[in-house]
Amino acid sequence: MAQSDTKTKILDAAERLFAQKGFDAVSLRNIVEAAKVNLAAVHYHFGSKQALLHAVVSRRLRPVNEERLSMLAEARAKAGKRKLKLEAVLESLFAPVFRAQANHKSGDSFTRLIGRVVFDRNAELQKFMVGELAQVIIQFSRAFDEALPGLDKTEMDWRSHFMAGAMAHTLCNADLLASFTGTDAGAEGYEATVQRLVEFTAAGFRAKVSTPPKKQKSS
Amino acid sequence: MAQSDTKTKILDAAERLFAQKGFDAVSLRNIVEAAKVNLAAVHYHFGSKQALLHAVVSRRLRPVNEERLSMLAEARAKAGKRKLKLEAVLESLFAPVFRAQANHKSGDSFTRLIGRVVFDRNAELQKFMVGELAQVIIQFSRAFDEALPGLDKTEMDWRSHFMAGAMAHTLCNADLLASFTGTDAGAEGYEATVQRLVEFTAAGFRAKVSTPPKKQKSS
DNA sequence: GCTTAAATCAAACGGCTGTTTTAAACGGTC
DNA sequence: GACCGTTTAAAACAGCCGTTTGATTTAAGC
Repeated sequence: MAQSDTKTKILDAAERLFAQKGFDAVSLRNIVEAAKVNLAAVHYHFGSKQALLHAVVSRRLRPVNEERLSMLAEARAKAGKRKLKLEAVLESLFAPVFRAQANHKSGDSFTRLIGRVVFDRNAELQKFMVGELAQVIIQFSRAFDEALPGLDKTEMDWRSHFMAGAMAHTLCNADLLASFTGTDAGAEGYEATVQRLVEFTAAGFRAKVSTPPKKQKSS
Repeated sequence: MAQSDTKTKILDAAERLFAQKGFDAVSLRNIVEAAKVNLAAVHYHFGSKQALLHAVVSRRLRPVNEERLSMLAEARAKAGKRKLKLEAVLESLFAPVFRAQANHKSGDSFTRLIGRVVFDRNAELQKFMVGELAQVIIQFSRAFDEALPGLDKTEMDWRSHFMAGAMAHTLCNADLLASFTGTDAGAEGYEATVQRLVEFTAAGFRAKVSTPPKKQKSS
């Protein structure tokens, strides 16, 4: 059996199962049974269960992040001397991940897994994610600052956090939402999802900032 | 040893550990060690690990939901014949949970756990949560409809979902966010958090709805 | 103080876990 | 076909898991 087959089978099965039940609730035996491979193959190819998780996440997330950065660069080129549009920044952030799901026959496992990652407190995974997301965080932070030049840093941090939650929750439940609202979860439905998310979050970012409450520490 | 002490010790330890690492990654032996009680006590008092999780969640969430409904009723009484204010509805939903955390010496375990619940795909827990949240969902759905009479049902569903994500992510990370942004996570800090969240989500709910994309299924 | 119920305890049950080990099979090259 | 590196396979290791069991202790009521 060719290497790529076994390895890919494991990654596919792990992606599906981790997305469904979470890392800790899925054993290697569950995965190899679903993948129809031998238990020792996991250690041979990936080294450990934790490393398998990283591999599962990064094989999907890296191309997504590359596309995010690429879309952002295009948005910059398009804006030229004018200010970056907030909607373009948000779309650059959201569209690649939702589009990747629509283009994968694995269905919603991918988005669900990526959405779960945002909330996962597995310390090893978070450490790993810092590396994976470093460039995205740097570039998009700049872009948000440019698109929203008047927004205070503290407000920016909070609102970015709200936005991340809205995005991740949607990633986790794209399948449920689509069926519940009778919208199309397929190739064209992701565009509607992205558009809705952009509208909601853009408005949130632009919301009027009320006066800060008392006793705020200096940052 | 008095019953309430052992039971409470288990609940406190479980709450902290489940919040930190998640249900599946925490064993009963971890919990009883942290609680300094005997392993069999879990089954004596709660019946199973799953039932313990339900108990942990509901002991905090029930009072929160009661307060939510109470605050909402007050907002209705205050509005009288006028339309319910969206901000009041949102605040009724968010403030009780953030306030409960501020009032508990358990610190952020409580909010983190409640936030995690929103994203947890543990089927038993989700079934349990349907019962716990039934009244809140009914009453707040009505309230949102009243406060946003022009918003299409599909858009309402999507935006409610984005809002839930933003709230849950904030609950999961209230500790990190507060320290990162240099804001006070204590008794007065929660009000600022709630205010920020209300501003962001209210603006999102009120965002202009663009024309729906093609090929939308009829609901 | 006695009886009964409640609560706690330690050990065990039956099963599962990630990881390791060693041998065999496979595939490519000469 | 022999050799070598890669890959797969089965078994085992050492440990952990949730749950159960039966004995003992504690608390409550009379």
